[in-house]
Amino acid sequence: METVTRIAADTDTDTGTAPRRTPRPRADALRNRERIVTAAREMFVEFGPDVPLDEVARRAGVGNATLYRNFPDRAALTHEVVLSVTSRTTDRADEAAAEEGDPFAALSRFVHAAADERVGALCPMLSGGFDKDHPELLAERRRLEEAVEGLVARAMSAGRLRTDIAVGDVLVGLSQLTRPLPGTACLDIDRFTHRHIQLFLDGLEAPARSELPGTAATLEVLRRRP
Amino acid sequence: METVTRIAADTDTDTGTAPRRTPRPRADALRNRERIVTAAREMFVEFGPDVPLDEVARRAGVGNATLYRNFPDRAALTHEVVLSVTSRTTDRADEAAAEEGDPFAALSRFVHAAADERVGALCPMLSGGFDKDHPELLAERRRLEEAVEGLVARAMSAGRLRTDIAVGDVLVGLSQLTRPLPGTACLDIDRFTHRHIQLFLDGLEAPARSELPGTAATLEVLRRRP
Amino acid sequence: METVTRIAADTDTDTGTAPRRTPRPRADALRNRERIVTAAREMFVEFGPDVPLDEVARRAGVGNATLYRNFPDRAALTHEVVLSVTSRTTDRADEAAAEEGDPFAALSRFVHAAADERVGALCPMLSGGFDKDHPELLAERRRLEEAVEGLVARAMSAGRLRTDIAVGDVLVGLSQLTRPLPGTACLDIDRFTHRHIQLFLDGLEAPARSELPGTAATLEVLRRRP
Amino acid sequence: METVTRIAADTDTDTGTAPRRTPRPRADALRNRERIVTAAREMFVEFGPDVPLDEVARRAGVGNATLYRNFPDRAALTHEVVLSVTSRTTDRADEAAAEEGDPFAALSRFVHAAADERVGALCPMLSGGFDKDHPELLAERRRLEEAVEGLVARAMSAGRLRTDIAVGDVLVGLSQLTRPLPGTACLDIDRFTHRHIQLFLDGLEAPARSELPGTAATLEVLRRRP
DNA sequence: TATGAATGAGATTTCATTCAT
DNA sequence: CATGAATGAAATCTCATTCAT
Repeated sequence: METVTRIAADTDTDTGTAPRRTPRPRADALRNRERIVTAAREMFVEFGPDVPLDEVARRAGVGNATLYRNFPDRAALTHEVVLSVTSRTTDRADEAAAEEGDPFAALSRFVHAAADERVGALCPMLSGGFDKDHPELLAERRRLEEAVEGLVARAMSAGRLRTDIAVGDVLVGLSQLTRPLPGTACLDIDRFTHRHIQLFLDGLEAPARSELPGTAATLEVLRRRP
Repeated sequence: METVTRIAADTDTDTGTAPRRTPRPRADALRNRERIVTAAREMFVEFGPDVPLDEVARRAGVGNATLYRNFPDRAALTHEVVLSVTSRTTDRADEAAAEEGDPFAALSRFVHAAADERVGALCPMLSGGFDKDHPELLAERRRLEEAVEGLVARAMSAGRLRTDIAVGDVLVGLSQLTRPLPGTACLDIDRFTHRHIQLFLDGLEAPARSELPGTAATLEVLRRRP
Repeated sequence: METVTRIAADTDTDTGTAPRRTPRPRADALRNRERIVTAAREMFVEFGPDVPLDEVARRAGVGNATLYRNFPDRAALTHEVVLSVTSRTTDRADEAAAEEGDPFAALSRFVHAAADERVGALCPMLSGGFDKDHPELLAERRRLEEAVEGLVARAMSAGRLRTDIAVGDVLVGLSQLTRPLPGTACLDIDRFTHRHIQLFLDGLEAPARSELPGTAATLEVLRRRP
Repeated sequence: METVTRIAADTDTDTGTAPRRTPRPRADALRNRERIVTAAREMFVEFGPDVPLDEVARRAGVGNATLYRNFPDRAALTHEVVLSVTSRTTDRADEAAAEEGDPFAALSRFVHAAADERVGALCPMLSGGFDKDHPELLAERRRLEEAVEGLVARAMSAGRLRTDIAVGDVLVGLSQLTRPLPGTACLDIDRFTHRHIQLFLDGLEAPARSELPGTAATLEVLRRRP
């Protein structure tokens, strides 16, 4: 269920033909690709989606042409980053479902973990310049929605969540609230982010919560975050 | 209590000769200035803070140089837009305080009205490229904070708001949740915005709200929105 | 023999028609024209011939449109400045001729006075963008050349000037050596200007140094240049 | 002793892995850089220091962005041109010192050669828009001053130069007299340039004209200036 | 294949000149 | 007639993308 790195059509089935002394160089290429995506994810968060690709390449420690070899244009890189973040976020949802007993605690844990994965950074990327309906992306998004669906359904059927809440509400609210501000100002905001998504979460909680059970569970979850 | 248009340095210090009552021709100029700010506000919302200024000028119906005459650089224009939105938002807060009897309804009305004023559009502009600590801006921000402070305090002392809520929580949460996505995608999101801020608002409500009184009031408020 | 301010076609012969209560406003117009030319002369010297005309208008204390009413384009203003400087320089030559007894002293006085009139500022203006052969200008230049011709001839026939010197040598050398550097750096240079033109002048002086040893060597050098 | 092309920060500090002997591909880049500097030098001479950089790029036969890659702004290009001209002028001084026997001939040769190198083109560039005190530039200027110092000292101790002459007099006079006029007019002037610097040089020559009658008169004149 | 360099298209900003009051 | 404002054309500089080594 972990994130899998995809390399287009690189099935490595050429071992049967020529002796090819060097099967190794692929390692470097793969590593480069990873580093580019990582750098892009970080810099999209830090500087927004318009960050110069040359800068991304520089941070990744590769030449710009290497970036373009791997991702023919900005759309392709954005696509990969969105895919990557979506995938990692799904992983967090699965972890939360698997490891938290309390249904609301599971949801809370997921939400805070997703914030740490910078789901919010996806928002501005969704705005333009790449194909939001690419099949690969749709599939990954579906995976995420299903995972969150599970968390929501469980919390709801345990009577812990308002019944008028949809998965989309959680995901969109979460994304918006964790959207980083480009530039250094983001740090000030960052200190409040987890507090705000918790407030949002509180709004999702089922009423007659005079005891506020979710909040206690959530605080516990927050305490365990890295 | 309404927004006041500021013209830089209109000191009229004629050194004692003729009275020179009217630097009259400004009628057009003022109108142009207004139109530029309006166009900028709209386009910052629609396309983000990096929208080409030439496009802003085009939408305002003036030549690009007219824009630059009024606002020497992007920072100056951004400054004015932030000032304008802040001011208008404060006006909404004052209206809500004056015209709504129920304290929570007043807060709700403000929050939804602020969303309509596109407070969220301020977020990405706050990230960089202009002086966030300009005195004029600080003053206006203070005015807004005071107005919202009033709304929050009233709702809180009526026992309608959780007591651990600060003005900043409202403003930041509100801003983030209403932050527009550049590009056409924003429209899809927009349909949910008021729903999401209502959810957030619900999270701020005082517990033992088994009857959910605020929600009823809010729905009423929402119904009356234009 | 003093500089006369010229206003095109402003013969003021309209006193015979309508009663026209106000024959006065012309005074202001004339004054404005003078102030523009003065400001332009100063700023051409200080910032070079590309100084923004709006700045010239500002220094003159008039609106830019007033400048353009008097001088339809930069060429027209340049023309007037060149005319003005030429005229004033001629005045200096006439004064020197009239008031100095010693022929070489007269020439010297003229040269240094011309430097103070900023003849050098004319050089870059001569380079382009206006009609160097305008009859009005030709006439004024002729006046200057004649005046300097007189100074040179007198010094030469008194045996005080090398006989291979032409008026052009004096004027061009003088102009080049006094050409100001735009920007503040000119001040450093300025301190040396009079020294340098004096050195140049010394080169023009008739020898008692009949042997001129360096010149022979130099001619040989020049002959070998590519 | 010849001009050395400088490449910024080519420190080659490979951190110990493979030897990476050849950052080879620079052959073209270097050539481009040279061509840009050459084009800039020529066009600064021909059109003045405000010539559009796009035009410089065009003359160099490269895209404008290539120019900006090599020289981030006009100041950087100006810096390089000043450096280059200074360096080449120093080379001319060294050559003259080495190859001319007669001290005054050496100085003369240098002066005329410097004119051919267009030292005068440096003048308007020195006025603004770049750091005149950059260490690299100071060093190169020092080299030039030392070289000319040598020529002057030699001529002086051979009794061929007035003893009140400083290196600065030579360099400034030379620069001013050879300063080109932007625009086509420069050609007319150009024909006289060598003649004029020769006249200037003559002024520097030691008298056998011990009496210097004009100078006394001139000093009197200067004393009376306002 | 990976790289640094090159490129053209576009964004920002300035300025000479014209217009409306 | 004088003015401030408006304008488009041009200059500076940036960046996504392509090329050559």
